[in-house]
Amino acid sequence: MIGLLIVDDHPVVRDGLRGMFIGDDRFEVLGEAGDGTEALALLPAVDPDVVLMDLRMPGMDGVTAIKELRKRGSRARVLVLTTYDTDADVLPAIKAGATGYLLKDASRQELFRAVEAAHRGESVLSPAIAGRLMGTLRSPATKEPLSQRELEVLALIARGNSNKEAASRLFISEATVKTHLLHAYAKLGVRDRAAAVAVAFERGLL
Amino acid sequence: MIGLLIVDDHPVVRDGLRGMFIGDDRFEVLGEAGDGTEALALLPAVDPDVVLMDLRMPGMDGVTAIKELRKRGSRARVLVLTTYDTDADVLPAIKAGATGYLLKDASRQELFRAVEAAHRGESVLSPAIAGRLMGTLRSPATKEPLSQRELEVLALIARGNSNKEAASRLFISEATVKTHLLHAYAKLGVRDRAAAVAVAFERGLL
DNA sequence: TCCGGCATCCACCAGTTGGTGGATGCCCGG
DNA sequence: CCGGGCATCCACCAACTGGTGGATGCCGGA
Repeated sequence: MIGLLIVDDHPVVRDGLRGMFIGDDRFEVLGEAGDGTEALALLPAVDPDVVLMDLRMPGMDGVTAIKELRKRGSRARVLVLTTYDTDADVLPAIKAGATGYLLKDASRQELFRAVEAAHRGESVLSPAIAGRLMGTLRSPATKEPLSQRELEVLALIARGNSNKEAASRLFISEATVKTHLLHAYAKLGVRDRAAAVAVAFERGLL
Repeated sequence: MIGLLIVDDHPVVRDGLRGMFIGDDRFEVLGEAGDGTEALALLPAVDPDVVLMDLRMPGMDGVTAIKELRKRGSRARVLVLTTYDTDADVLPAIKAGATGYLLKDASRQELFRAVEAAHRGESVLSPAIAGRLMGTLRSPATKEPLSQRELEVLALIARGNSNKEAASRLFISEATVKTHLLHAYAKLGVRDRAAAVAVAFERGLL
């Protein structure tokens, strides 16, 4: 019997997941949370084997929650279950310590298999993500991943923010924004913001 | 008793929705579909009062399905239930004939109220969408297509060319490049090249 | 003929960007 | 402890960008 904690900001999704596992005696849903903070608060009480974790949630997001879980030395495995498959979403989650990464289009059977595999400590990736990661690994070393901060800055620039505006939004100086950008340009092999945005889109970073 | 048809490509979400309505005798889930085509095929057999429709689905998307429903003169009301609240998603759905538009973060009670209102033929909008529509009506969206030349210039900019370099490549003056760019910015509703590139990618122009 | 859309072009100027060459501090792993 | 990576920050400056307010010419349709 695998104990689960479901973390997702959408009530519909939480209900759907609970409903999926309820009729199967291999699994027991021990609790639910709407964001990372709630999940972490529930953790000691419910002590799940596997946490099904969404990434983009208001309040504490999934990556931060995974990091905190790891920091607390929790025994729970984290299976990310999300809509998003961009590198900007996948890599931070995997780096943070997720055991698996599934997209929400997974069938019930796929989901069950993934939970069991995650419980055994096996890595689980949806085929789409696996393909993407394999492509990334095959690519030349020029394809350094952008740091979290670099991605954040780039995302703001893509939304039309000037360096100054991005700085204001991130509560840092314009000089810092520029530094992150220049690092991103170097990693992406471009010379300016427009080209950086283009390459980021082509690589699924944005 | 309101008969429902649930249309969503995510099994989790379909299960979640079915689970939400199952315990309430005001509603009956008559069927489920993974995309527009399936939904339309089910329609005559199940004859729902309200269709809960996702928008972004592989195969036939929600907007197309709504249009087809209206074309067939179906009596069913369509309540859009989706994650996306951008104008690009909301407006086409409403224009296509959706009676309501809800986001997936709606609570169970909100959802039930919305279904009942939609059944009565009342328009339903989540507060976030209502606010956004009000804003849009105050400043109409500009979705003009870019001219061939504007696209050419934008493509070069996306490759990292400065205005000067793009001008050289196209055998025109830098002033002309700038004029095309400024026109493109206006049409895309952005203020700079980075944002223009982003929007162009999002619209499949690049 | 007139008008609108498109392409082309100019000048001026304030603001922004990218490059350069620094710097500090924190965290983590060897 | 040391080194690397990341985040943060500074100053200076040449080049570039975006905004503004013009302009001409061509083509097609009313």
